[in-house]
Amino acid sequence: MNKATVTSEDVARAAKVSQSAVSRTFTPGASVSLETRQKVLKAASELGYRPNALARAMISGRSGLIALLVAYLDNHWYPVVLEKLSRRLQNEGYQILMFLTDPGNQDQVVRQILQYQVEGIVMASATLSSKLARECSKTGIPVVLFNRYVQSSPASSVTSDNIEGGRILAKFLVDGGHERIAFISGQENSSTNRDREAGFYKGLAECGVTAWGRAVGDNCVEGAERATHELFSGDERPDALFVANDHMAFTVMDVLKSAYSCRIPKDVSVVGYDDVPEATWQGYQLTTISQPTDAMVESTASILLEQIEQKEVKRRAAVLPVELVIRKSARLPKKKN
Amino acid sequence: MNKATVTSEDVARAAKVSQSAVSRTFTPGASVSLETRQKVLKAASELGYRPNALARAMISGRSGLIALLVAYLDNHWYPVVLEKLSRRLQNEGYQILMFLTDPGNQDQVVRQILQYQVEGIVMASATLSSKLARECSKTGIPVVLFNRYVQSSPASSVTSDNIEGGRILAKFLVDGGHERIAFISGQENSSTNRDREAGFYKGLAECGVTAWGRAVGDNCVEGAERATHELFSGDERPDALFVANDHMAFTVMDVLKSAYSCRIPKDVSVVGYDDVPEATWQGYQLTTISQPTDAMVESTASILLEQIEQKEVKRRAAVLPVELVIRKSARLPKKKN
DNA sequence: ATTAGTTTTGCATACGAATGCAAAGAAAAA
DNA sequence: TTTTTCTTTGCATTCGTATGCAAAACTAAT
Repeated sequence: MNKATVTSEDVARAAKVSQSAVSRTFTPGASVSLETRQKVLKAASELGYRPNALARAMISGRSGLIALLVAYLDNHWYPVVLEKLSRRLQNEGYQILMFLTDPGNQDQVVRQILQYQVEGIVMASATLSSKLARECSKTGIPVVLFNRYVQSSPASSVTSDNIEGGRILAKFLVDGGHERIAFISGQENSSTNRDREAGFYKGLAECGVTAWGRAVGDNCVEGAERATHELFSGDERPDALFVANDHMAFTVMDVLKSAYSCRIPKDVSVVGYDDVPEATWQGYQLTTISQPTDAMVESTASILLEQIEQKEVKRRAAVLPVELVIRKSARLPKKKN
Repeated sequence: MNKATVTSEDVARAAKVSQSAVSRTFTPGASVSLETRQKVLKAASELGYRPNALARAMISGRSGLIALLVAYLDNHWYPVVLEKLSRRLQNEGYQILMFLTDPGNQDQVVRQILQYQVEGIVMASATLSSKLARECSKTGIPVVLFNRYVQSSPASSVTSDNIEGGRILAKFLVDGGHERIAFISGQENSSTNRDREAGFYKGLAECGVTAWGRAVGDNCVEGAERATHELFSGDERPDALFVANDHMAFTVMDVLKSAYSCRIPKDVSVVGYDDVPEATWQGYQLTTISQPTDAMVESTASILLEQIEQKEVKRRAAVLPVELVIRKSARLPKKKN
């Protein structure tokens, strides 16, 4: 039958010292004699004392909280990111306040978050309105956009080089001798998707080729199915597809096989983007662009932490290099390089 | 150039009312006249006031925080759960404090969590030592174990009927005419795995059959590969496999196809457990047991919320019914039922 | 033994909002 | 108009911890 909550004063009383002494015992680097410290620790453990992080946050002005916003987890790259990022920040002594946002309510959610005095915000697969981003930067709370960016926003961002990734894939497909190359987009308004597409067209153009077609997959299973049908229902069909992310690419491949009896890569080549774990699966063996997940996470964490420590929020934008991972879902280039 | 943080007193001053009035304006159901409320709201929005949730939590004793512990996210059922559960709790007005635990540090992590005065704890794919569970229940913080349970612990739990699921699969395989039925386990010390295996053997026994073999997959890709080789390296091979979860089943199927040229289900039947999204993929079409994810999430949320509101923590254990989902990875029973 | 120097300690206050209580104000009843 | 009842309001206190400051205790030096 413990009292609901044991406070530092309870411990102080038990250890026959002042409340300050207790506080000092639990504050690294504070001035306490060995003797008092031991009395305090003994009493604390006997009573089951646990410092109240909220009270500490109030007085010290440091909550130790970092907000992590995610919009959806069905693209399996995000759980991977989530896991790595959380671990990284936890190791640094921060706690993660996680939010799943809907496309509509992000600003509202961020307002709620701010009430919790978070020291920083990471937005992955979610975008902050630039108005609210400004609101944050005014408050001095650093915001890092993960895998997306907003030109007009004061928020920092970490992305992979989506333009270059798109370009690499374009060259790869052209070199593979494909003649009718199509693109299936994700969410059209996301910076990531725009860049991948832009880089792709740029790459095609550099080879003197133009895209054969384009459809919108909208990052979901239904959208990807629809987009595939759209591109394959006519008389002429594409012989290569760049799908804006692996998540949709798997669905696309399934549709190609089951509804159009296509052999991959014999009849159609398919390439994706992200290099999620499933890309290695036997049934798919997806040629794709690998994002430097670890580096992106590391960069996000260090930008955020730096800005938190230094109390100075200046925008930084990290763009990390990508890499082509060749598996078996696309025809290989014939000619030697 | 805003002051770092706007307090209720700043608003009070601007609106020419007392701090109490401001507080009351933001407290649903408190006594404020329309006139004051409007003055306050006006001043608040002009100053960009946001109530400090930490201060509120301190005085009201309600942090609005719920801790969610997860050990890993590579089994894709967990991201799904994570997403649903978070959304559900957010809708109820709670914020999610997320932790990724390592097998070793769970107790330590929970201690940290408790410092943040969370009102409840959900443990998914992570287990609390019964000592610490008792510590929580003493503090009056409800704990719900998701998809696992610990007999000796005062924590509530929500699971699906793993025993019955195992039994159903056993019968299904026996009815399918299989004669050498083997099991690949997940983490052997998890309650979920134990129950699935126990139910499976029970089901076999009821049909007068004994398991042909058994190997440990340990919930990871490497483990699953190893286990498969273990069972298939001999002269005689199993003709049916129950893999303790879908996540490993995919890997197992890949190994069977590539290393042993097995046709599924012609040469070997494979069944899994969880019904993750990938189970529908063309390359796998996995016959599996579907866990009632929505119901489990709902049950978890309602148990937790009830205990939080009622301040009374009595152990509850919900076991929800499962369902066989027949796809194409296993031979179908011949005879009519 | 006295003084100067250093470390340890406790007091008191602060952080920002919520709330019991009593005073003030408004509305209703007399 | 006076009394009664109900609603609003502000004062003062509270939550649990951290910290500046001055007093106290101890150490070192003379």
